Amino acid sequence: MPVTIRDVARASGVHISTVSRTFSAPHLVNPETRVRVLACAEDLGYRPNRAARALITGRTHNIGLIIADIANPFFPPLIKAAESQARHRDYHVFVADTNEDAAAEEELVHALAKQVDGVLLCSPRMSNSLIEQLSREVPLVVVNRQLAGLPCVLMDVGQGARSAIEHLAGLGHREMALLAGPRGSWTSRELRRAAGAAARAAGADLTVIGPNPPTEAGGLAQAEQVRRAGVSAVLAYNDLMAIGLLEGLDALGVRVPQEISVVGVDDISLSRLTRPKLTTVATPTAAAGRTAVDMLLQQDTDLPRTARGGGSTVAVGVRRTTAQVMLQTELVIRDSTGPGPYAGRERPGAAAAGPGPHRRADPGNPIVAAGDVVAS
Amino acid sequence: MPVTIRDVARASGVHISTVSRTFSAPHLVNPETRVRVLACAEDLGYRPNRAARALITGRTHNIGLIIADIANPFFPPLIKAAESQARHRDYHVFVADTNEDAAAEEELVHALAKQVDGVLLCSPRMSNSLIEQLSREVPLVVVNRQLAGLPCVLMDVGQGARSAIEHLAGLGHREMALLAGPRGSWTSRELRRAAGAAARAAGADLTVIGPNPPTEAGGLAQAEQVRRAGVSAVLAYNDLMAIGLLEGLDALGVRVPQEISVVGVDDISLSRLTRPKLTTVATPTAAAGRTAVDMLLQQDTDLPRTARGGGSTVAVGVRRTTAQVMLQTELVIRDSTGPGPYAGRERPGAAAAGPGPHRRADPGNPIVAAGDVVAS
DNA sequence: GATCTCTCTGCAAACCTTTGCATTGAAGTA
DNA sequence: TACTTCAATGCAAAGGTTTGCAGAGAGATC
Repeated sequence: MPVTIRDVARASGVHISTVSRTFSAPHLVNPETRVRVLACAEDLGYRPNRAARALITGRTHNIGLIIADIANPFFPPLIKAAESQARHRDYHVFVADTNEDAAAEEELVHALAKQVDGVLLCSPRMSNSLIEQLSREVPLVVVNRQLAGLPCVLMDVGQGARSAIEHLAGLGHREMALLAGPRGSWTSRELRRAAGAAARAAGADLTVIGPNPPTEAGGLAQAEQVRRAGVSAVLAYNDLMAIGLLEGLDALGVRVPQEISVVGVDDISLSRLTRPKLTTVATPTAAAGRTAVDMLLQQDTDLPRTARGGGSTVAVGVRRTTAQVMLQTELVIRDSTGPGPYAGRERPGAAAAGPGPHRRADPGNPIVAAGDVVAS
Repeated sequence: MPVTIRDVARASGVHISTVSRTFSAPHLVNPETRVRVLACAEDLGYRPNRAARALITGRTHNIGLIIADIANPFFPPLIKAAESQARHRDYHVFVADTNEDAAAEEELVHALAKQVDGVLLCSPRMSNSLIEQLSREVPLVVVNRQLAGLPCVLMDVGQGARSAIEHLAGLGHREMALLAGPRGSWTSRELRRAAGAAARAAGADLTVIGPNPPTEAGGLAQAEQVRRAGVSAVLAYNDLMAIGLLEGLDALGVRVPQEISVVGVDDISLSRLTRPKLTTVATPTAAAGRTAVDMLLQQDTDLPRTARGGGSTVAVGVRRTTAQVMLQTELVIRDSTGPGPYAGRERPGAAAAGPGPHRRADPGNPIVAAGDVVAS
């Protein structure tokens, strides 16, 4: 029933190798033959069997996309962009969800390693050393985590946090809180580091609350804690938590932004839909997905995984590209931030007015922070 | 470099066929041998090459998941549930996004057909006849569309629409509008049919506005139209459109629910986060994902796609299961619906009080509407 | 002790494609 | 005409696994 290369060969009166070349090396076959073969293939509805092809070429033309939580609205735009980009380059994408579980991540990489040409690890929760170890098993590109020696796509949340803190300080806030994200999150650490430094520079205090699950429930659960902390502004690990916090504060009768200002991170689509609309640090998730796929495929074409005659050829001079790409973030000011208790008064230390919101760079136009080629 | 079955065979001193059986038919191999082989495999980090396995068995252990729009929050829970269910059964999931485009759907099914054991078509936009045609190429399970002769997973939006209309009528609304979904959507037609009938039964008028893109923008764009329609209640194709409508009405200064009541469909997570919180018809998306995968895999194990000796064996008695599963929906009443202009007055026709909100059946406990086995 | 049964293992073909090498035949050159 | 060159095609091996069949023992039965 399934039509194979042999059927096409028979129909068009040539050898199967000619049919094969018609698809994979068209310049090697006579134009007349080529059109005849293509016509027959079209007629019969022939599609090359990718499993057979993979078996001999060593490339599956599949990539794996490992996601902490598909239901977290941060990820769908990334998945969508990655899938689209991959498809343009004739790759298909396995999507797998780990439920924020480090062990599941590891198992998934193992399970996928043999049947994909590379894996995109998005916001991994496992340890750096484990990631490095796994990267020896299958080409890896990491999103939202910085690892020396591995290709990474990062969003400049540090800059985002700085902008957010400066925005809040400029509004007259001195007592701030950071609603931290999950343990093991690079973004959360980065946020904490940058926000802490920015707060210090602005003469403000920053209380860290967490770690917390990066969900609406995680934010909701800390509303009471936030109120008790006596702060007038909160920067949340992500929009989901910020929105949960908004809900929680609303339930406690705390008005936003009159009593407490709230800033999120990500700019997921619903952050425009809450009341008040959420001020947030927009992260270029779609661009990250596209870029990560590009880097993975680039890496993939670099190392010729030649299976043919594998026994004798020693893997010498295999090169790994370890470019790290940092994508710009942008503070989007909406209605969840307002004047703080020190509004109008002179701020101790730091410049008078913080810089305005950051303009995002051309979308999809990444800024390469570091790029080098290392022989391994 | 990649460790194959041959390496394991050598290490454990048995033939490769014994190693193979250790994994795919353990009962055929001596327990002692088995543990030794497993130990060696573990040691070497052996994972069977699924491409090679697929080549001979004819099963890839992959399934395709074709989604109209990953970024539409309706889908991620479905994707997540489907992926999880598939993985439990040792299947991996290709996810592909069609951007609501019928042509993309067709091309995607073709591209995937040869490298998956089956395809889940979620909320397809293409024609019934095309779906039927494609179903001869690869086992298909369709979600959110009813097709005779094909396995379908449906959500009872008809019942949902009825509940919603009765709820609105019970609140004293007589002039209602339906914000229709995209052309080609079975759900939209079904909604229209059921809502129309329910409105008639309740002595209310129903104006249909649309078709519209099933997005927030689609709802937003029709706010003016809705106001001009002079209705006091609107049922939207989905929550996203309802939320867009909420925004649009807010911008026009129309108060919800005081002036216009709004009901959505889906109960996506953000419908609890809008102000006012959205009244909506909850659809069991996760259960749908799980069920669809189960049906696909069931179908898959039914038809033995034996490749061995393919030339001579004629495909006789191939059976196709065409069970159709209908999942219950539930009206969730929140704050976007309120008393209408005829509140308190006696309603013409129909029973006095509509039934209360529907309780959802046990989650994941589908009600089989029709199940039969057809020889083809 | 011969025969039968049964469990376990090995052998080898098959799945579909790619690709290095060999072959063919025509065109170009001396 | 005899030779080289080159484009186009065919040949066959290889890739990693599964599986029908057959063979080798061991144990049971008479």
